[in-house]
Amino acid sequence: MYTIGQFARKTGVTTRTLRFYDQKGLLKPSRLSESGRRFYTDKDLLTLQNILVFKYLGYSLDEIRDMLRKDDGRNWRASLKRQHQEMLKEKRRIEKVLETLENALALAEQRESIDPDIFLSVIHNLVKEDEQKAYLKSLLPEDLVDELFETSREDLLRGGGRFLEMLGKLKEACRNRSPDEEIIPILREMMDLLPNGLVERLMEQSERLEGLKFDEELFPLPLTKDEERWLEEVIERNRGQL
Amino acid sequence: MYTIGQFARKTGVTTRTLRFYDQKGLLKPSRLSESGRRFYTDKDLLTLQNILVFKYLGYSLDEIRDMLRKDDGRNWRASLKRQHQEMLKEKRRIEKVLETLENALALAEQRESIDPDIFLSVIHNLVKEDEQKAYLKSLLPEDLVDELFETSREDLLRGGGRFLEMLGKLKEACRNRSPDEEIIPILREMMDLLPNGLVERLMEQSERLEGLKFDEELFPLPLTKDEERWLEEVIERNRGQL
DNA sequence: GTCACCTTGACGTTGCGTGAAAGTAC
DNA sequence: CGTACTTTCACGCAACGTCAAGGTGA
Repeated sequence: MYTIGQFARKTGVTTRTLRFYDQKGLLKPSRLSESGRRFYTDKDLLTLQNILVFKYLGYSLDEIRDMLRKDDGRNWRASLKRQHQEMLKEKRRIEKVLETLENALALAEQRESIDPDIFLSVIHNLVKEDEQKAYLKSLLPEDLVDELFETSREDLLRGGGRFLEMLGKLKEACRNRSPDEEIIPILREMMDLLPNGLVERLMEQSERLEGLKFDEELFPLPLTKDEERWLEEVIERNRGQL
Repeated sequence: MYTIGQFARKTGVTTRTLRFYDQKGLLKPSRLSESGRRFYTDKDLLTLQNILVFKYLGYSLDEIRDMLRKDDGRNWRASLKRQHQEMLKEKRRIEKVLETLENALALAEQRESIDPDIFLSVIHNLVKEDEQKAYLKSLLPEDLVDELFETSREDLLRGGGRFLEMLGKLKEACRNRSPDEEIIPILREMMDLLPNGLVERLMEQSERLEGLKFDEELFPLPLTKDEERWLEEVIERNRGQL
């Protein structure tokens, strides 16, 4: 027979939690004094440990109440399987986040200071990578898409994000509406950073490229709509030189 | 220029969320009409996407507000590293839970129906396994402890939990205060399940075993204190036959 | 009577969902 | 003038933490 305080110290949970479990119907104390004080027994200790085990496994208190009540252990198998699936999904989600964080860190390590807009745009692209790939592969040859992404990943991890740097300059230039002769070298350098043949292979697919819609949700660029239109005109004017 | 509804449809978040972000100071709409209506621009779209990226990476809204405000991207490295550590911890936690769930499932698959108390006791032991190992190794030879745990794991995964079954019978017998001649065969079978030599090696350590305290928090048995004491007496009385 | 412990009640947390009641724009 | 959209309350969720004000027991 323990008072709520003794029981709490014994089990490592707080008295608040015990009262909360009482109120929720998860763990009613074995005895109540006539003045309303709660008294717990060793039986309650087992029940509490069961609750804590299920909590550890990721169940909600409502689910735990149901499992301890009507299910006497025979129907747990299905529930455990569901829970296992849930945790697997959660694990995969976390692994994706970790991968993204690692790419972002690799980028941040290599450059002293980086334009936040560019940086976030990159992370966004990392997050949406799978979707982007799927979309692009619906229009372009699969190996070309893979090569594109691999190149960009390479630039991030080992190229110090040179491509990004140029993107930053391009953004600056667009914001200032710089003259064509400043824009063109930047564009040239960006194209030079792409491996030999990739640009050509992209050009071969030019009519398919027309069909591409660069949805800004899927492909967020750090340029505003206006800047984008302006840049397109610049490219159009200087198509021969690129 | 978008109304809140248009902006919500465009970005996939709800109007409630946008108002909430406004209130929290995360994303103030670029313009407010004199009647108080919110109007968002493409600049807000970028901000919102940044918010969503940070949310994806596991940051709280308060953290995001701070990062977007005072940090202009230069001090993100440290924060990203912390976040990476956090997510790694979370991943490891989930992996432990998954491991536990898989063991529990392996057990549940092999047996038709299982005593919930025993079952939960097993899971509890799986959860506390690392702590138990550390404690036991402070008193017993390391390889002996490892072998013990491996044996128990083996019994769970491939032995169909025979050891557990006997534990269930033992519990029944203890509850009924069965005569010694019913208890002894159960104990014998349990010892037979342990691989050759293990029992002997345990016995060699008998004086150290005396020092062991089977804290019920660390080693939850499905027996009550009374039953435990009673069982100890039975064992004492029949020490010769075991 | 003191003092430690107990009781209930109620609000705070996080990130919104889900109304309700009332105002506004096309 | 309708009606689709907007506004500001304001309560609800999970799982408790954290007071506050008062009751109980050795």
